[in-house]
Amino acid sequence: MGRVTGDGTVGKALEVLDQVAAFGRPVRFSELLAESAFPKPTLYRFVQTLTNQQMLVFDPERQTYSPGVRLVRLAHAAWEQSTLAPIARTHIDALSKAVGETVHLAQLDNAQVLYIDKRNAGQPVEMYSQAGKIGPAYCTGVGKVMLAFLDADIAETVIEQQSFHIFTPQTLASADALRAELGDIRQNGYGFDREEHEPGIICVAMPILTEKGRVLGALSVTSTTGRTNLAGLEAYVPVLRKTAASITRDAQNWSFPDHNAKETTGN
Amino acid sequence: MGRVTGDGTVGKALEVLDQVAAFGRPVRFSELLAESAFPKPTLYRFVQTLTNQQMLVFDPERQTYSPGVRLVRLAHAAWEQSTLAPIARTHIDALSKAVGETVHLAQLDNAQVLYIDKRNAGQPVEMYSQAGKIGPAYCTGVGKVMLAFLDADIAETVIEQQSFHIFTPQTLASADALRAELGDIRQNGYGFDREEHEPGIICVAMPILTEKGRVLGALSVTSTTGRTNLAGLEAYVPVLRKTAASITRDAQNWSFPDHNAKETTGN
DNA sequence: TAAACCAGTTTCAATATTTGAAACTTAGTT
DNA sequence: AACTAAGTTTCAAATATTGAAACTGGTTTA
Repeated sequence: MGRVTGDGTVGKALEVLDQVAAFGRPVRFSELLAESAFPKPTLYRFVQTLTNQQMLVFDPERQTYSPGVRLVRLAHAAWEQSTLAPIARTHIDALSKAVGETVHLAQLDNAQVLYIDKRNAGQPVEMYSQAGKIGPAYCTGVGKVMLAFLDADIAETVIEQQSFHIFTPQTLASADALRAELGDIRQNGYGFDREEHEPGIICVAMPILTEKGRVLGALSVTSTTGRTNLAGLEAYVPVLRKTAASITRDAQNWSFPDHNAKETTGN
Repeated sequence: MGRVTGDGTVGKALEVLDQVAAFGRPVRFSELLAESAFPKPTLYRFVQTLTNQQMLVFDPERQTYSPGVRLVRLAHAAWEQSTLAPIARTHIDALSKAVGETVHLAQLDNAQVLYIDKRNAGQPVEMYSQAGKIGPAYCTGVGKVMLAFLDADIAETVIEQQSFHIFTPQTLASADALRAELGDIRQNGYGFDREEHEPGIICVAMPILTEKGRVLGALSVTSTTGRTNLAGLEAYVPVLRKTAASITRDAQNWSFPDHNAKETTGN
């Protein structure tokens, strides 16, 4: 089964934390135990420790564990210090106002798309509720434009990690189909989501690169097939390009951790 | 002092994580070491482990550590599963639309206010708050209304943990002044922030309670002394009350972890 | 009513991990 | 070339983790 945690006790505890988070709902000890590689008392102590540390919360009534509020506090620091979001903020506000459609800001994280900010269509809803959500890279606009501008060898590693689950008839179903699409995106400088992830949902996406061409993240404007079409979205390309350029400029003296580094794959 | 970590290696590692987050900026190993209780190699290994685990990110150019993106992923699960935010969401949207001012949703977390959601006014007041951000309980509207409806013994514990730092001439400067204010709030059922935290910033706040009277969180409508005054904000009390009641109703069958529990103080 | 069952909890000796003083390696000064 | 500071590695001693087994308390089954 492979999955070796490493990093001693701390790594194992964090693995348990991930497991709880992955459930997506309050979870009983026995449910964790059923799918855990750890023996009962070991898992039990990890869960206790994490609860003590407020990384988990225990509901005594239902006897369930959920991810704890300490994570929300910590994540705020992470969001503010090591994502593009705080720098992109004002530019996204302006973009949102200009296009009147839902705007997303995303980064690449472990071969997946991590949404780090969002502006809803209609009234300006600013928060980080959707921020933190993850999505597939191979069938979202932001995911594809980021892959397209990654260094070839890193891109290849990421492509190999995609699931190619078919969400809609339009979903790209293979690595080869994706590679072809990425070539097109590199030529255009931007990309689309043609209902590849959710039926009726389409978007235009623009990569955010450093001056040297390193991928920092991506922007997108999302709409529905009921309201517009790809040609309609393409009209936003100039303002998207301008927004991405502004973010690049603001980001230039602000050195960033590289989230797409070459991951020590060995053991 | 007193601050005993406990919880073995995992607790110690999380203490280091907190330390990095508390810096509020990318931090060098030597800076951490300077204020750490751990010996050099021990701290070194913790930082390495946390970086491996993506709880920290290392910037090789500047040789600094920051909280890592894994926290953003995990926090999304925490926010969605163990805060009031997902339940309050639609009600806050409606409130925001109705009042046209900045709206906050907060919970109490370790004697501090934790903001868990926010809606900006049409003309955003640039101020100190965001989901995941923490603030003082004794000088914010949401903080005071939550304290006011806590069980007396728990409230007292929380009051004793307040710093009573003076932010403005209006800041309540002592536990006694706060206790008097909490009495008023209990009688009215709601409270104000009278420029106690930031000059020019005022708000009305309403607690969110369960049917049995347990404090779940608080709501507030914030504005500036330039745009309105306390009497003007008081006009929002009925809609705030209605919103809080709706959230209470939706929360009733959705059992919540108690964030204000009596904290096993003894080891 | 007893017996079986299950989820959660505790025990304790064997074992693996963590610990930190000291030494070493870089890279940057003087 | 000698000095300094930041970061990294070593290794035996000290300590914490581990998990089979046994225990508790509650619920279901016979």
